[in-house]
Amino acid sequence: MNPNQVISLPMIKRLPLYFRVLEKVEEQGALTVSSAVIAEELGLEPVQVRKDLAALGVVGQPRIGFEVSKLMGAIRALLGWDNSRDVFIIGAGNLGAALAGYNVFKSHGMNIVAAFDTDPEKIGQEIHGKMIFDMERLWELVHRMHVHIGILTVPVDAAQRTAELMVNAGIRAIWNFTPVKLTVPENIVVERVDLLASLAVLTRGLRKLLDVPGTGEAKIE
Amino acid sequence: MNPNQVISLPMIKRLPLYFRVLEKVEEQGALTVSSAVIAEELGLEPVQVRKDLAALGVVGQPRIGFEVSKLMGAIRALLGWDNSRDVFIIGAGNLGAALAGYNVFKSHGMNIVAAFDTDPEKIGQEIHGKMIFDMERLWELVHRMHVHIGILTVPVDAAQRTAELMVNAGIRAIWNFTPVKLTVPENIVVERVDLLASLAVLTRGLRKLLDVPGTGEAKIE
DNA sequence: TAGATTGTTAATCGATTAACAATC
DNA sequence: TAGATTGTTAATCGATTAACAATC
Repeated sequence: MNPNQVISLPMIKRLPLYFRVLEKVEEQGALTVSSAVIAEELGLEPVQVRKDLAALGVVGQPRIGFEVSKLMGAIRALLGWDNSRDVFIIGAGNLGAALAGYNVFKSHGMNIVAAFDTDPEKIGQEIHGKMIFDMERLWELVHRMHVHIGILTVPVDAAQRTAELMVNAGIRAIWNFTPVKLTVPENIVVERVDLLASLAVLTRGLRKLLDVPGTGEAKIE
Repeated sequence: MNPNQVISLPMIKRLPLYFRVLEKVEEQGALTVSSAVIAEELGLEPVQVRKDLAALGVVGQPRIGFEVSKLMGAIRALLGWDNSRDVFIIGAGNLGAALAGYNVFKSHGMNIVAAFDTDPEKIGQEIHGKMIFDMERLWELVHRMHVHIGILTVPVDAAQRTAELMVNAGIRAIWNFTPVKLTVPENIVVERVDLLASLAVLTRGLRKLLDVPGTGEAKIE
């Protein structure tokens, strides 16, 4: 990996997309791939792909391209997909249960091992084979199992309060699925999945489409 | 609304955050709010907030600030939260079921009215009070109910194929929860919730935190 | 060698931020 | 009036894209 190259956030977000393309290319039996092919597949510019791959530390060969396996290995390493991390789900409601059963995460470095809730009805039950524990036991289990990541899927009103419990229990990274901007200490990482922002973009796109038909302004993902 | 001002995508994504702050401010009984207060709450620069609010078409008063109700009305109008749209869920699995039961959407312009699936076991059942129909009936019900938006929550392998079915059925906007970059005609809007990208950002942040402790590089959301 | 593709430097573009004038 | 806050123009910043040299 080239340590001089800065790895930007937009780039980090593109890496999973590259990886998917590489899987596809690999399935088709190719050993190498050019930046043009990856770019085409994702609607990006080949230069951007080359820059990103350079930042990954993978060098290509003129006239040949990049080694698929090298690229996949580099992405896996950078995103930590090569060594799985144990994760807790905090809030065993609909969304929490859905994420507990979402097998895509497993192959992407995230191993959901248990869930927590305050509802006595839920405590002791299982969701998708994962035990639901009492929130009271979060500190104990965070320490016993050395878990650093928590997925926050509690109702809006409980979000900030629960985040604080997580921090106190020793959780260092919160994947926040609530529509709340959490206030946390400086040394805690929070990444929010902003469904309302995404919905806003969708609605905006649709409105443009319906208001001004035929202008072709629609975003092709 | 100021039609000369361009409304950028980053701005669209900030609007739901502003709205949340405004709700909070309103609860506290304030009739006006300054850009500084909103910015502080969200960790933004006051200038940016003022620019965004200007683009919304709301004018403030020096020394006083902006009228909370006006701001909320303008955001609601711009994001289409004032008139609810009927929406279908395509794929009644875990995630689909979770989203069907997620009541936050209802107050944000999105009214989930039914789900579709191909699994005979599921067809005819209900999830959170929403009927699950046979995918075969999608065309019929899209037309009968004038639905434009579909939430795609099928398994990865079925994603592209199902998206095509949706387009053929008359769906114009796809909220894509699968990790697949869909290929769709030009006049179809696709907005993807990229969980793997978000996960990548989280993992990256955590790794920085654990590798270089005490540098305080953690992102404060 | 010729030509395709990489890799890098410079230009562009868009969004954010700084500076400051306008206003109540 | 003085001072706080808005609104706007210019500067900065970062990411993307263009141009082109390097390389196999």
